[in-house]
Amino acid sequence: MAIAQSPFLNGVPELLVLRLLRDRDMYGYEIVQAIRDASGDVIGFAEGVIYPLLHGLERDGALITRRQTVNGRSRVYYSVTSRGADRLAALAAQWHSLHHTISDILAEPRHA
Amino acid sequence: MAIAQSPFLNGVPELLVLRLLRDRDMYGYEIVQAIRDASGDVIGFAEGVIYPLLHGLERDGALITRRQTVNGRSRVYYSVTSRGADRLAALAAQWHSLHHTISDILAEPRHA
DNA sequence: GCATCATACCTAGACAGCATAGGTATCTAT
DNA sequence: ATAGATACCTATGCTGTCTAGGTATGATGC
Repeated sequence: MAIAQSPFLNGVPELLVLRLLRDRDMYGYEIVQAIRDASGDVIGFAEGVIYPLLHGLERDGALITRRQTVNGRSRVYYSVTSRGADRLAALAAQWHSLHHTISDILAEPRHA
Repeated sequence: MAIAQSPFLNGVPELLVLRLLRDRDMYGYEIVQAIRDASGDVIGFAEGVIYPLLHGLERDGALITRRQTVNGRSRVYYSVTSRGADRLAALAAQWHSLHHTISDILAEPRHA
């Protein structure tokens, strides 16, 4: 039961999708569950979030697709392109920078 | 020159405002700059973000205001209520949880 | 045989929240 | 006198998530 209507999630779907796909090609439905699994049910994005995101990333050239039928079911596998890898690197760097900054402010016993 | 149009900022204005106000009362214009300063210019929310947020937090009972005129200029100082303190604690906990989860996924060399 | 659930894809519309771009007024410095 | 910093404010746009649907196949249970 992942957090619903949570703040702090802006941009996170894209970051996680790119990160998971960097390890191996996956299809949409699989990604939805992989995010739940990898996050220990802390984060859970519905299909209505993931599918449009995948389409957008494909349109932008960050992902490419390959269709494959398994057990009579058609799957759409996504692979990260070099452009997608760049995007992931940029997003991850930004994430770390922001996290570091925010955690500092939260922790700070106020210097001055 | 803070990051512009950045992802990952959802909910962050509220978190930072509550955190800064916990240390001492501040007025809106001061908060805008305090966020820039405290973040070393990494994060910068315009007044159009902060003022409506302050009004909403006051409406929700998380903040209370006090008017004060300094050098002929009227300032509106904000203080955190106990309700606001609870809210800050909840947001901070959620932030840490999400950060921890996401950083794990980003770092993970993929277990299985 | 039939209903139900998991699989696998998709879209439309609502909603929230940050970004931009204004606007007013006072004080200070050039 | 003009410009810039101070100090407040609102309206509109935009992006992105959330909800809630919809289609279709395969497997499971009765």
